Amino acid sequence: MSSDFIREIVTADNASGKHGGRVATRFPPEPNGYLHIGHAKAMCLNFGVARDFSGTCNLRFDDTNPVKEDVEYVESILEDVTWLGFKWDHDAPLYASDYFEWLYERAVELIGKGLAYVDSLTADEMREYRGTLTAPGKNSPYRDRSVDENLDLFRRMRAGEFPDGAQVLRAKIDMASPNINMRDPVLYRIRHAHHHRTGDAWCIYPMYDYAHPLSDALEKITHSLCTLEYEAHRPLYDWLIAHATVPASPQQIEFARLNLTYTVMSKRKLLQLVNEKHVSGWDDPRMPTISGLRRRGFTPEAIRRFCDEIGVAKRENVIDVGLLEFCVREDLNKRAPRAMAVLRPLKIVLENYPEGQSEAMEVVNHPDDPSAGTRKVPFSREIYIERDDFLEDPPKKFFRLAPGREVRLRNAYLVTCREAVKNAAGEITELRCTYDPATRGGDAPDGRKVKATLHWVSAAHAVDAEVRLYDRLFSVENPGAGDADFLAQMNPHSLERVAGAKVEPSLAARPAGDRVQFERLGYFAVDKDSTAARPVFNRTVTLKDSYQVRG
RNA sequence: UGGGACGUCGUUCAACGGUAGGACAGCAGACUCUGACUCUGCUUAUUGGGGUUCGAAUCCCUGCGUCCCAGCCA
Repeated sequence: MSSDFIREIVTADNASGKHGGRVATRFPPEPNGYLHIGHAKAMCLNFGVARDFSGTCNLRFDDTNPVKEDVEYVESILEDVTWLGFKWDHDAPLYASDYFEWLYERAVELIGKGLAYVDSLTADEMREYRGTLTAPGKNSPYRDRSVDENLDLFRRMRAGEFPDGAQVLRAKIDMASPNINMRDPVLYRIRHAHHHRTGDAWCIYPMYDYAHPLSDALEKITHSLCTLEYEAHRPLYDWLIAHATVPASPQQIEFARLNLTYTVMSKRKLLQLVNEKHVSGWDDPRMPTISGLRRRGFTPEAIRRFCDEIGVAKRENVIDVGLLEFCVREDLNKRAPRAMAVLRPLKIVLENYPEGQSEAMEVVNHPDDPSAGTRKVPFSREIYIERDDFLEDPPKKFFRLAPGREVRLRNAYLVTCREAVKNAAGEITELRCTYDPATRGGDAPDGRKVKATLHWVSAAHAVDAEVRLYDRLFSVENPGAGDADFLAQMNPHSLERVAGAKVEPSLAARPAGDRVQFERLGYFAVDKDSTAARPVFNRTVTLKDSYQVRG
């Protein structure tokens, strides 16, 4: 079992009997956007801790801000959590909005205890009264309203007697606190807005700082794991747990969120990319969203493995996106069947191969997994190879095809290049080659070695396909750093559509989401835009390539 | 300049007073019908300065650096 400082705390708490040996966590997304790889880290932690300690983990939507939330997001989150392989406790997911009535009663309780009051300051005035980081705030003139008056005002807030922003409910703590979050934080605000679950039942909505600790307590969460930016909110979290009547005392523990090189992770920026159409949607394969990674061809296992590798700590971190790529490669190498596809075709004519003849080569589907079986791949007189695999005037370390040179066509024959045919513009249009009939299957009976093995597709049998090559969405390591405009730092080459790819027949009519390795090129996944007549493949990730001379 | 947190190979996680270790990346080699995979080897780190101790990444003091907080967002 992987360990980290949080699991150490849980272990210690279990040893001391702090929560009666019980472990309960929760994953609390706000349905205001799609989940991304950073959420995957949080899920692996929360569901993982629950699993490791035989505890429970709730999925709870933190749906306390109706103006930003939507059922579309709820549905996508449910799908992503499930796809990643996590199962929440309770049959149905939980919603903070289901607790609105109870939360309201807790607010009434706090008012009754003289610990909360209705403030009539405007937002601007409140900001002034709050003071600054270095100067204390001052009390609102409404701070000392009587309990009865506060109760009446709060009831009328709920009843809809005031417009948005006219009143707020505030905790009465300390306007001089060095922690700004403790300077009478807002607990409830008025929003005459339609909520995606409660409809128009409410026009006051609890703030995160109020709803979160109380919801945790209601669900008897033992360890409330959240990211570092909530550290300064913990005193308020504890204050609410201490002063409201709640059935449990959860403990908030903060860890560092995930950052990835060459990507943005903030929901605000991801939303902007989608809204302004810089990407095709939340599930654009270049997005760090779970749905984007899924469409790109990532597996849940690869993502979970990645989360294991990066660990959990309190120090701010920026993970090399190369580690994510390593994790998919490693997983896909084991499970993806192999096939041949030519992205940029260059025709070869085998002069000594009989015209009109073809044969079916028996090819293994996975070199390391015999159970994957074999398939027949058609071979004929005219075939396509990759344009990159031929050079008329090859440099020193170029092992592939060149005039007069012999290479192997994978699983087929050894062929020798006799001539490069050019058009009037001097461009190579096709290669004239000969094959050695004695090398069927790719083995030379005389034991001679060739340095290169090329992938190929029979021209007559090839299926036309579109292949989408993805690269990092941003061209700088830390987009938006400093005063930089992250949009200006987008990589103009993050998507390259290859329209004229030729793929072997077995690659036609594969279901969307199917993953395959195109030999020597990389891992690809069938896109949802794919049709039987015209398959579309997304490149998940390239194969590692130690040939560096290409430039 | 108030408060809170964090500083260990290029990146990241570990070492919990007793040999600074792993992963990724990088480099070199072996193998190979994928320049993939696999295998072998190598390079590189404790934020500075004091102190405590037989012994400090770890404890104490003091600098320095980075991040978070002044939403009726989460």
